[in-house]
Amino acid sequence: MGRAPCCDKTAVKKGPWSTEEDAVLKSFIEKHGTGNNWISLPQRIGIKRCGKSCRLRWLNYLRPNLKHGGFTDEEDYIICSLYITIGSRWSIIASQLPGRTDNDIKNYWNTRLKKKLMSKQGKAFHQQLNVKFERGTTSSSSTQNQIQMFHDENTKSNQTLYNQVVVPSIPSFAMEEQSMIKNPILEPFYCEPNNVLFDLDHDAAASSYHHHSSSSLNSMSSSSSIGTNSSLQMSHYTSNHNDHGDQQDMFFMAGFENFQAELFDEIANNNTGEIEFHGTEMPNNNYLDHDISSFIDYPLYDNE
DNA sequence: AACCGACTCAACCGCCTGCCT
DNA sequence: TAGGCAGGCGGTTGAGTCGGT
Repeated sequence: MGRAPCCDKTAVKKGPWSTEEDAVLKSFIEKHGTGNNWISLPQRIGIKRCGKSCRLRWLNYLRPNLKHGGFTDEEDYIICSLYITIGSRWSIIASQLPGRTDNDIKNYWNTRLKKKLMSKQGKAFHQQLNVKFERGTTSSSSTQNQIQMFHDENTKSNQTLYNQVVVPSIPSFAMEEQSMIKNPILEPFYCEPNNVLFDLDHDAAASSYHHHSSSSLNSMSSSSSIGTNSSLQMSHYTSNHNDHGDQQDMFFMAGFENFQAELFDEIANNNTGEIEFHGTEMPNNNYLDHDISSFIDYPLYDNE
């Protein structure tokens, strides 16, 4: 038995809003406010719409000072950083971008930004961002050394794709969220085409404790194309817990979201230290370019 | 010109949360 | 404390548009 609907679905209009409806809603709210009751609002102003629909129309389209389209590099950076930090919590992300709605950001992420980051062009994009934003401002010197070593290794081996590393640079406004979910900082200290090893650490400002264990991710791509809808890929995850020696296998749809969730789980369960990725199963030659990079191709630092 | 697939984004759906009684 | 309700939210849908053939 489902939940009772918020309104009589048969008696309300659906679909795109007309300019007349917009005008009525906008004019009323500007004069009287919402009265803290969206459900009764349509009746009060005489339009056949669901209260929730009115709320959405106001918040996403009619309210003042909204910006549509034309996201700047700074906004891109904030969205990316926060997405990496807190995941798809669009309302929180939107709260950091004045004039943007959660819906706009969600659409922008799903249709453009995600692809931008996952494409080869994302590399240039990363570089652009790093010109604008100070590199690795919260990185420790040891991290920088690791990054340098990492860079040197990859320069030698000509694996330029893997020159992209994750830098622990997260906007300060996300600190509360970070501490709540114990956001990890990823410090890659070893990388080769089919093996990326991260050091997990907490944000130093939030916590200083470490955990000790390791796990491995064996990712098996079910798709060979990145840049369409293939951010979701069937992957095989194997977790080897050093402390107990037990092993866990599971399959999941892996995009970065899953990767992130797994990391958080690792930390929440006191399993930190190292996380290792192995590209051990390669259905085709595109595998490495795509699947591994889909994990490490996120923020936002390029040593070149 | 017609067709078709990809893309965009406004809008909807349904679940979750928190407030009120 | 429990139940009902409205608000808030993220995921998803589908109509409209665009670009390629």
